[in-house]
Amino acid sequence: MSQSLSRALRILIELGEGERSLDQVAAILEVHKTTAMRLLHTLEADRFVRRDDHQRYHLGSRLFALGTMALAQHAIRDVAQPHLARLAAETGGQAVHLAAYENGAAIYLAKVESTHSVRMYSRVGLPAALHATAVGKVLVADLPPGERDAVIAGIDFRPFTSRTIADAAGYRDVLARTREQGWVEDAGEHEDFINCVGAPVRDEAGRVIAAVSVSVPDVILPREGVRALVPQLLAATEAISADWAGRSS
Amino acid sequence: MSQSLSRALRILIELGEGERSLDQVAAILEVHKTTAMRLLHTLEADRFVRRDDHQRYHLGSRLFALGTMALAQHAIRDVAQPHLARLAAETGGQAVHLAAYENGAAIYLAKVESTHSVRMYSRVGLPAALHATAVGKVLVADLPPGERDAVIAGIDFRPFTSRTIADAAGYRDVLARTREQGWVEDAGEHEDFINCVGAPVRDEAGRVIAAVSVSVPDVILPREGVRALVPQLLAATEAISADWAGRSS
DNA sequence: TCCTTCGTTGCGCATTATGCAATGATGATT
DNA sequence: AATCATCATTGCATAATGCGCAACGAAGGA
Repeated sequence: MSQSLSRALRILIELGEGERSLDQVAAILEVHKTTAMRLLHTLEADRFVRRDDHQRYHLGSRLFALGTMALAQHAIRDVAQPHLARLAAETGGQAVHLAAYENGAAIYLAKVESTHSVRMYSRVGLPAALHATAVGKVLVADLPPGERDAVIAGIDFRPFTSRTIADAAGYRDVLARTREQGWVEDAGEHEDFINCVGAPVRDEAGRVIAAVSVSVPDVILPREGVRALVPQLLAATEAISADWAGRSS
Repeated sequence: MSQSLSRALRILIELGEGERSLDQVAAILEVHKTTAMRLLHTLEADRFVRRDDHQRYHLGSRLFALGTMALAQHAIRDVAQPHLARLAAETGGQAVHLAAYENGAAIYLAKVESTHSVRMYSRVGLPAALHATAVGKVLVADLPPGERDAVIAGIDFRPFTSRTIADAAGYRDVLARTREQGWVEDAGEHEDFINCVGAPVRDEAGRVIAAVSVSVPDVILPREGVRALVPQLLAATEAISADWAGRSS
């Protein structure tokens, strides 16, 4: 659509990985140095990128401000935060995530870190795999049928573990079950030995606006134990939905 | 430099203020609807903006991720954080800021909120007034003379309060004194009844790489009381400088 | 059901971004 | 300290790309 703009956005995404020199940027974009430089200068003028003493480019400070403002604009996050913290505490310090559907992807909006020192690869702002996470399934399950088909058609059913759902047919079955029971499991489908349960947050009209999940490593609690957390998970999502409905007061 | 890119960046900055419709965006940029739409679509494709059900545009989730990554790339922030928290605690729960010079501006990199419920207008990522804040003075004071002159020439000596420094000559005097004594005051120059003291953080070569300030409302502590916090402030900045010098280990 | 409002698409024009080649600055190496 | 090498920067000609116009389509309200 807008060539120079998409190139500039690719620069920002690339700089998210780490610092780059002008030549590196030009090589990545496959354009002439001059072109890369003009884009970088424009970005720099508005503090979207920053140049250090050694002519390396970094993400600029404007992105701090926009980042926090973008988070603030997702009002559901503020409503959910206390409930997420409570859910994490009630389930014995497990990792809790909040995610929302945006533009064909499930995006993590908030995260409560596990008190156990097991690290998971997830980060606020990054997308969650739609076919291999509890929040992904919950969010896709409630999409309008037309959009749901489009999204499913676009999924790359790449296996993360031996249990990852491998095709669209199996995925549709799971989505149907998710809608019926109001929650869903992820039994080591994204990371081996990590089981999750997820459930939807709904607005006044009953539409799914976000998803919450609890993730537990096998060594802490076996799969059946994780399933036993579902009542607490549902209590949390229903509380968030209720707070959301009554938020204008 | 790059017209379409600067327009797109203006869109992002504008959306930081709140949601906008397509027509509003076009009006702000003073371009045709079509032009605004193409920019917005490009931004949306990479999740820099998000469209809600009512066709309003918001900042997108990619900015969360970039925002946190941008912060992570300012390594000084991680080094300073524990010292800032300790300084805040030692001074009785005052507001503490960390700022760095970037592209002609002083940018807040971290903030420890005051435990008193006095709110100050500052936010991580936003620029601090160079002539009316302690961190602004500290950072400009140590700039190479050439760049310093250019920056001073660009300052709009707009008064915030009756005590705000009003011209370049007075500002230069204060900068000289700042260099001599190694710290500086802001006596109600930015907000009435709020006094601050600020001091520099230096790298191995002695160059100023950041500034730390403590801000105290008059009702909590009078101006002389704030000046008495300088030893603790200097202890903190020196500790940060030392940690920074030995960080590679 | 009609009307209004707002987003979307196709198209021709020219403004704007691009690549090239030469210049200037910076830093490393001997 | 001097030379070389590397890398950023500038001017300029070309055409590709982004632009505005006008007509179409969709959605929401009266």
